[in-house]
Amino acid sequence: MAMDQTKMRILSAAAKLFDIHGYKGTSVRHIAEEAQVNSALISYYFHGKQGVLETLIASYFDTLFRRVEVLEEQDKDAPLYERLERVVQLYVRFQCENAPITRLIQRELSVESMLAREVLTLYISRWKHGLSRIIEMGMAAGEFRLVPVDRIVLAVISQMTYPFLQAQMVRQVYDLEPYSEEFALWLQASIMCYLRACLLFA
Amino acid sequence: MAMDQTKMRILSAAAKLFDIHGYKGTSVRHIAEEAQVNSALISYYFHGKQGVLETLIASYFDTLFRRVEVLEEQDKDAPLYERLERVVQLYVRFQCENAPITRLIQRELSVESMLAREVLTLYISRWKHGLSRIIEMGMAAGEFRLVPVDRIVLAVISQMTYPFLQAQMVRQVYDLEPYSEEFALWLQASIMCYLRACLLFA
DNA sequence: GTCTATATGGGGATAGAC
DNA sequence: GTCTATCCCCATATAGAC
Repeated sequence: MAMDQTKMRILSAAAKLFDIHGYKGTSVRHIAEEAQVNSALISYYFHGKQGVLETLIASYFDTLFRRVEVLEEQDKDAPLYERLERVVQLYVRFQCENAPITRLIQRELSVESMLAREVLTLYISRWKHGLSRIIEMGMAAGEFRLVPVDRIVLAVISQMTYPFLQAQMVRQVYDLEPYSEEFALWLQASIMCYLRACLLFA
Repeated sequence: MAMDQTKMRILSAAAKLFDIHGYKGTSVRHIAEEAQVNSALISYYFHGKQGVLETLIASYFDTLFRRVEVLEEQDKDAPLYERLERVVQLYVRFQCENAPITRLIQRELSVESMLAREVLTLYISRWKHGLSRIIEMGMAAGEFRLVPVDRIVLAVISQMTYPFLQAQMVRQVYDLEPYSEEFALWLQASIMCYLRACLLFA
């Protein structure tokens, strides 16, 4: 079997199992079985289970930030409210399209570990920055009201992330399907409603 | 040592370690060491590690719901917006006062397990119901606008829970202290602002 | 109720053959 | 690159002494 294909099989099996059972709740044997691959190959390609997780996380954020850059290039002259809307749309859709990895990252982020701290400083702060920069520019341009930016951003990220982390809850208790296009559209609309109420002048 | 004291020591050591390292990331030996108690006593009193977790979860929600009942008894004739405000305040403060257990429950809820499903049906649906009932009554009374209740409630619970789950993120990336009184007050105010925008007539 | 000692299983990783 | 076999560690849980 081609090397790339083997690596891909391992990555998608791991993503699936980490998502369902958690990182600690998944064994390399189980990953190997799901990927129909010899378990020694996981150490061979990824230097162990943690390497698989790190690879998944890195490629998730690399893809996300590449898309954000493309969008910012496109939108650089648009009104700031529109730019904000587009960035929110991108984040929501991306999380929805990559729902399993979103959930596993958010879960592992909540345990105190070296990895979590690194992800926070490398990726999450940049993610937050993508939103807060636009709000700050809007405030400077007089387009938005003067607000405590960090706190608004936290509220937005809470709303756009929690439902994907608690996908089971959303399905079982709220009778909504968090992976559906329809849900992504509603979530985006709901967040923009919040942002309008916070930022725009009456 | 008195039996009750031993049980308490085990429970608080477990809460602390589950919070920091996750359920799977914590061993009974580690709990016993932290509690300064013989490790066999964990099986003796709680029928194993899972029993400790179940006890923590049950007592968390039992306390919460007892407080909600007291509040509802007090407030049963108040205007619905005020009742909503008080319930939100109660939930936020409770989560803040019990931040470690809040985080561990929310994290374990995101893995697919029997326990998670039971917690969802036993406790989380009731928790959600506490909020949605008030909104529905307010709509029926003409005090609130007609809105999709479940989705509003989901947005509220996202905002009031995510920051406690991602306490590290809040501290490291947002420079806020999620366990502080000040944070609880702000969070509550922020959520009420959202609810006003959604529910009240202009 | 508390302890020691141990049974039993599973985990991750790797050496070395192919 | 891939496989088998195995090493070694750590986990949970319990039997039985005190």
